[in-house]
Amino acid sequence: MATKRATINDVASLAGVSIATASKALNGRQDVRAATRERVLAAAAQLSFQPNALARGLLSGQTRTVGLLTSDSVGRFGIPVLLGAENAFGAGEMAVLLCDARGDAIREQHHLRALLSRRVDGLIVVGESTDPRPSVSKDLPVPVVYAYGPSEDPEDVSFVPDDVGAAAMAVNHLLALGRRRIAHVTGPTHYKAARDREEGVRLALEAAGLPQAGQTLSGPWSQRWGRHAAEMLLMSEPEIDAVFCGSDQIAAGFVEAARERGRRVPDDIAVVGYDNWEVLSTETRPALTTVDMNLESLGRTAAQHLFAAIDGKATPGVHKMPCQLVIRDSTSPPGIS
Amino acid sequence: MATKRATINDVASLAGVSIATASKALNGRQDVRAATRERVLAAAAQLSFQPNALARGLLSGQTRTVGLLTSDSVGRFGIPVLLGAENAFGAGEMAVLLCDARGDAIREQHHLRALLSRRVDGLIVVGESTDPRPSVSKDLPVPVVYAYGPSEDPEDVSFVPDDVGAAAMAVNHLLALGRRRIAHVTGPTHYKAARDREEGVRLALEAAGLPQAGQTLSGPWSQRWGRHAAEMLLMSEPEIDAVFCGSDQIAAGFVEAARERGRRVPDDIAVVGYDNWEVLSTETRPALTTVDMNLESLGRTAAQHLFAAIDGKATPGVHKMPCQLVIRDSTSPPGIS
DNA sequence: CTCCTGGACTTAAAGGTTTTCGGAAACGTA
DNA sequence: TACGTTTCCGAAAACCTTTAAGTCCAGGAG
Repeated sequence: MATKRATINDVASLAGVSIATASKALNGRQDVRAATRERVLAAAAQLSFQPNALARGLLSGQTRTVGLLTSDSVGRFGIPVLLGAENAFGAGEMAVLLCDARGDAIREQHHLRALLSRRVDGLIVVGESTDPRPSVSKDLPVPVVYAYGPSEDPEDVSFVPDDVGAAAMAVNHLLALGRRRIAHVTGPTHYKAARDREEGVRLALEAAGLPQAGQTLSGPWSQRWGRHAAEMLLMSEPEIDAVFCGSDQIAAGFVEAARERGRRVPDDIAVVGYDNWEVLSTETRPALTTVDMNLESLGRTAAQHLFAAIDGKATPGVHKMPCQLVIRDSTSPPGIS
Repeated sequence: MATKRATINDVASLAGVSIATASKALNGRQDVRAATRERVLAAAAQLSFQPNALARGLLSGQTRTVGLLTSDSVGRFGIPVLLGAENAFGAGEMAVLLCDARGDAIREQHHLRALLSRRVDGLIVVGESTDPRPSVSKDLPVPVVYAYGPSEDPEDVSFVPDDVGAAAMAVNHLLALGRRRIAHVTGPTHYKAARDREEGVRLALEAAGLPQAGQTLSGPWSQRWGRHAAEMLLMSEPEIDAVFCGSDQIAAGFVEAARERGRRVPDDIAVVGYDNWEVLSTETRPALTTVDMNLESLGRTAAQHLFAAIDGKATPGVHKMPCQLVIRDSTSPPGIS
């Protein structure tokens, strides 16, 4: 804890110039003699002067601060987006004001007001699922970008992972390995993510002219459900040779149960997970081939588009960001692993 | 995107009073007639007036904002602390400015300057491990509280989990179950966390007058190492009846390998993990008894003490926060599970 | 000598809010 | 009427910085 903070006034006095000159010297403007500039900079350094961002913002109307409003307290999906955004901002001179509404609309409104009162230049809203959520952008004096969970309003700017495309990519990968009896185990159907991934599976199999092995099985996103689904599936569709799972947790459970029932992964059954949650995907045996939603990149992109929107170049619509298949041992061709 | 923001001037004009009166009415001060106050509030509501926090902060010298400086990009430990802090702040009217230095001292300095320039009222520094880290507090005009990773300077305020006590608690739990041949598998010894937990094990066993089963085994914090350690340990110390693991990942690996070698958990070997990382601890079979460091509570406490420090009531020193043993099936008494 | 140019610097205003102090009106009392 | 008190409201300063406009001076051209 040091003494009172120095203002530009102190710097100017110490350097023996007016505050206007001091300001110009500090901001690298031209009409200051080199010697004077030196004196000012030396004075500023000596007082360890930091310009007051409040005063600056008050004058310019720009705070170089954005609000990040998340509903996802547990943070599985919000955190990577947050980090991506923070990185995109941190590279410049932006700062992130973080608010967690914990899924409560009232609290969200409250945080929204607080952020506006702090005169943020823009807002990123991170959803807790890919289901569309009510827009907050109506009559807001700053631009808003939605990440992970899109806005219901198509005029807003949203960035979401391309779940349909990713699921199709996963199935195509299995098809390319020669698998023909592909099953699908996923999360609760009230999640748009689950429905989208099912749609992707359907499209890929249709394009290949193949039927799906059994019905899509829906349950919780958990490992426990993965085990349970494996038992059901190996009973009802014993001839399956591949499974696409809606999460790495489900996939990990599936692999475990399959192995206990004497099915080898990947030789007998190839398994693809979703999320690339590394604690699971790299530590299961075999390590999981899985879909990485590139959430950090999605967050970064959202931040960049927020910049653009702040500059008046908004890009309305729901933008689907490509996912990536991370290939590991659970889909190695037979005989390799 | 709406029109220009209303200022208190607009509110005053619309209500037909001066800005001074408007300010008093809005802030609930006494010397305003009830009817006048009504008019002002109605005008503010009509214009959806939000007081400009910049102007207010400029005047009062308080921004009601704190900086949260983390080095832990991956966020395993930082995130819960962050959430706890955010919750403690969010309850009031504080906001959190988030900065991630990604372990880079230069970047940290940069962020520090940016935060000070924004006139934060205080700072929370979240370490990436429990190893003491260089202080940033020297000659800072705002109070700083360290969470998870303490400052090297004992004059600073730090909150860390009580690893020694937690490890002793875990071992005592095993002793209470009647286990007498207790082994310890942990992470790399260059982590203070690993050394502290070893110390806790030693203290608890000494107090019970028992030797440790084998040497403490050090390796990565990973599941793979847990499996490897299990194989080594079951070979060299086949008579062990309990293991305390330095992480849930290690414990999960240990359980898996032990089961494959025909040892039943918990009947033959009781296992205790560390971190209570739920995706692992509740999904392994059996579910893991594990130490929960209460990081969210730690973050909340740090935030509360930051408030106190802002009010001039700092509490210097390294404060060890109690951990909690979450008891699950991996330490059930024989015959129960 | 005057006028003009350009460089180096200063003055003052602006941004939005809070707060202190003074003023005015209303009312009661001598 | 004169005066004191209370109640309500307004003027202005303060917070810190940036910037437009203005001042001053030296030096060159006419």
